[in-house]
Amino acid sequence: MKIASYNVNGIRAALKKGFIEWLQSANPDVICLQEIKANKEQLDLSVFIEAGYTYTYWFSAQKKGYSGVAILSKIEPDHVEYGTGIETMDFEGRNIRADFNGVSVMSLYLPSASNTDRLDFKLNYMAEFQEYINELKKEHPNLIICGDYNICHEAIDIHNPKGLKNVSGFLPVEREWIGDFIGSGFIDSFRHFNDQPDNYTWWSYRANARNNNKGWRLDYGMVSKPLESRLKRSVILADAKHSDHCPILLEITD
DNA sequence: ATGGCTGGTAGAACCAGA
Repeated sequence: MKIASYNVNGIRAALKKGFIEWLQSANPDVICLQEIKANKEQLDLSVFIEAGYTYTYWFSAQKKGYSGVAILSKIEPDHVEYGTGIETMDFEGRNIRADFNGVSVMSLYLPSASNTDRLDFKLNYMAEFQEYINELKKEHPNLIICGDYNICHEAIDIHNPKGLKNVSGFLPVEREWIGDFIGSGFIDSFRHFNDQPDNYTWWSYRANARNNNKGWRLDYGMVSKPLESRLKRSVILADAKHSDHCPILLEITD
């Protein structure tokens, strides 16, 4: 089973840049999307269906044109869960889950705090999310949480660790949280296979950052420990350029 | 370099993103 994740920074903008053609060439069974910036009524679902993604699930923010996550799949899930059921976490469309034959795949968009007055909101969301996952794992031990965590874990995950140590996304408190999250029973699947620097998933649109690879690794395929023996590969697809993020892809044995 | 670039909604001397 191939699972991709992509913060598309607006699915309608990504579609205009050839998202469907890329999706068909990457050919994941399931793809988790973040920052779709649209609701279902604003989309022509036939383009996804014609590309083979018959099953599409959209969880949008209440605020039009903002945030939102989705899951597109070639396989029909046994169940889809929209949000967490906790209103303070769900009103911005940040979490959707689909269960496939004993494997649960979640698309997650953790809040940004690039506007620093959102830092408390982000930290609260992170704390609530950890608690939610601690409970969810009891019912769904085979759990893959893909998405934009908006945090770089270690110095290797960001182009300028010294200069950015006080910037949200690389704050000590954020780095500690993601370390604790992994410690609670997950594998950072990319790092499971790759210990090399200069591997990023987000670049500022400004200052030619992407061409200079001045990036941040914000997107993760977190795989729960019980799935470790089934984890085959996990890569960053930095050639796909429909967004300020690039996609990630992981594969587990069926 | 408190700028810089982009998507989306509104119709902005805006808002949000990291």
